[in-house]
Amino acid sequence: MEKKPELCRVEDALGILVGKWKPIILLHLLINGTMRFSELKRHMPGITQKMLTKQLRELEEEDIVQRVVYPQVPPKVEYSITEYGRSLEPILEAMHEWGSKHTAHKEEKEKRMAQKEAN
Amino acid sequence: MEKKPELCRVEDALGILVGKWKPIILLHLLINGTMRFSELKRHMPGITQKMLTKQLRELEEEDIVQRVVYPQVPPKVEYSITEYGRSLEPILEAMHEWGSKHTAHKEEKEKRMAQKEAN
DNA sequence: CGGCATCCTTGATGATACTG
DNA sequence: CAGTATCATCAAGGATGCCG
Repeated sequence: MEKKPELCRVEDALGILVGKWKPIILLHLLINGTMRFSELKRHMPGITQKMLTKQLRELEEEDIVQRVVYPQVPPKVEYSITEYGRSLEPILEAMHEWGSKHTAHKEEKEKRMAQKEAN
Repeated sequence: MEKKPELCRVEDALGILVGKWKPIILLHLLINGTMRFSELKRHMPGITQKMLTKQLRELEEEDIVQRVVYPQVPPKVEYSITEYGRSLEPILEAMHEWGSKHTAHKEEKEKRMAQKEAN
């Protein structure tokens, strides 16, 4: 661990992952490989086109995802993770694992609280 | 990697780390061990008392940090990472490392862009 | 199909002042 | 010292409609 918090680069990674839908977008692309815009949208109930577009553009800007437009009618746009983007996978995995444990941790805690209530 | 993005727990970890100051607070506590409120504040130029209090309370709520109040005048409150909170360390470290590489990656990219401009 | 433009709501953060 | 309270600001996210 870096001994000078001022030089912390955690924010940089955080900045990439933050966004209500970014992690899930990345997971979909990691699992399915290349996906079309509409396909991606179909897998994410609740997301609006605007948000999906925006988050994808931001990820593209950071070279995490690649956007390929096929000049045809109707339009076809495919998204995929870049080689560089794959370097995020270990972090996503670590966070997922930690998150799973944390969910269990919270449930135990709530159980203890409820027990306390009963007394 | 979990094959069902719907079951993704990345957000849970993300939720803990997100907050303009949380990562840096955690880094300070990880490095220095126990710290007083004012000491923490002194190490983070720019943070307001309100924000520091709020973020610390949120971290406390999740059992990531421990808050110990000494009933005396003037008040003395010490913060430290919990055993549980330490389980976040690998993630912070991974993000820091990735962030450092990403910074380099972006600089290279900008250099290429500037080169292009020149032509 | 895959967007973009607009308008709007809300939560996160900040500035400032006051207090046990 | 370590907060709380109040007010102000601002960007993220959402709803909706139009377009090549």
